Amino acid sequence: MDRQTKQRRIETYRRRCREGGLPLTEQRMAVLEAMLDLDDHPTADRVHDVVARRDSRVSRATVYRALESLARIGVITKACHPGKAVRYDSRTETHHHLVCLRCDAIIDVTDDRLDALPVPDTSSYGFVVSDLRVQLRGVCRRCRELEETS
Amino acid sequence: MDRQTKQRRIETYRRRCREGGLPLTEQRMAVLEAMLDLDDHPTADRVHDVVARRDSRVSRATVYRALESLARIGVITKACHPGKAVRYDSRTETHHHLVCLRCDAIIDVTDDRLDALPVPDTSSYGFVVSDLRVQLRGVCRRCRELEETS
DNA sequence: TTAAGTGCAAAAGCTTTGCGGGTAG
DNA sequence: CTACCCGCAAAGCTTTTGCACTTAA
Repeated sequence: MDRQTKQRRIETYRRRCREGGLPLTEQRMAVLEAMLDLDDHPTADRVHDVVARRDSRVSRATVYRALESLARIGVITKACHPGKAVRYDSRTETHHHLVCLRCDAIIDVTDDRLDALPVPDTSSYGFVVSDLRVQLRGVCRRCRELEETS
Repeated sequence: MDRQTKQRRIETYRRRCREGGLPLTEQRMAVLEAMLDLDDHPTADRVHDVVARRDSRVSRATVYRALESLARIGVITKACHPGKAVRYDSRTETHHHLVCLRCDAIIDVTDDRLDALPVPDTSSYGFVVSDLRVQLRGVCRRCRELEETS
């Protein structure tokens, strides 16, 4: 992510915190920065690795709590995936994912036709939809190559 | 799921096992039956609860292993979701999900327009898509009602 | 000042694995 | 017979929590 975009995202975060009356701490800022630097839908643990490399005093619990609160105020999102550890996504606008069913990799993909998809009426379920996302499930390049050589 | 459909699914399973050279054990059969009876995308632990209620000798490890092998041969699938425990889906044909971002509930939804969506070309990613699924993320009826009363 | 966040360590929840024994084919 | 599966228990990984202390506003 380029420097300017990153700066803008951080400003958004500051503003949301002021609005919500949340103290803006160094640790949460570090977690947000790590998320913006990582563009591969990391687990909480991987975010902790990155944060701890820059400041080894930040605890794992703080990273878990920070990611949860960032997601709650909508500065980051949780990604849908078939695996066992929660995956966070620094992008909040609508976009779509390639999901590898072998290695659980998540790859961003944009497609005008997918973006133009109308949200179906789900009122009969009593369900209020906030966002529509398409998942293209399959096998990524690396996993296919690994299978070929075996 | 009606009796006839269930019987058909079990036959499919027997056939796939014969084809793949996998022994067909009582325990795996019990896990498959539990999945077919549960229609709410359960976690492995919930499947174990159901299986154990019918035969308390079936261990948790066996249920985890059985679900994994059923998914590997394609008799069930893993569902994409934002939570922390793996969720299994007894449906294997393409369908779509409402995903509650509050309680992680997953609700099946079918929509002709969504089903008709063409799979975008992902060859530039080296990614081979096996299936396209739409997730409508939002808040389910129960969670909205809970929020209103609080 | 004070409400909220933090670090630590322990607990809790989810999943895998090693191993001796069992079973389908 | 033989490869694969099972139950058990232990280990491993992921996430949450209680508590005393710190900090942003």
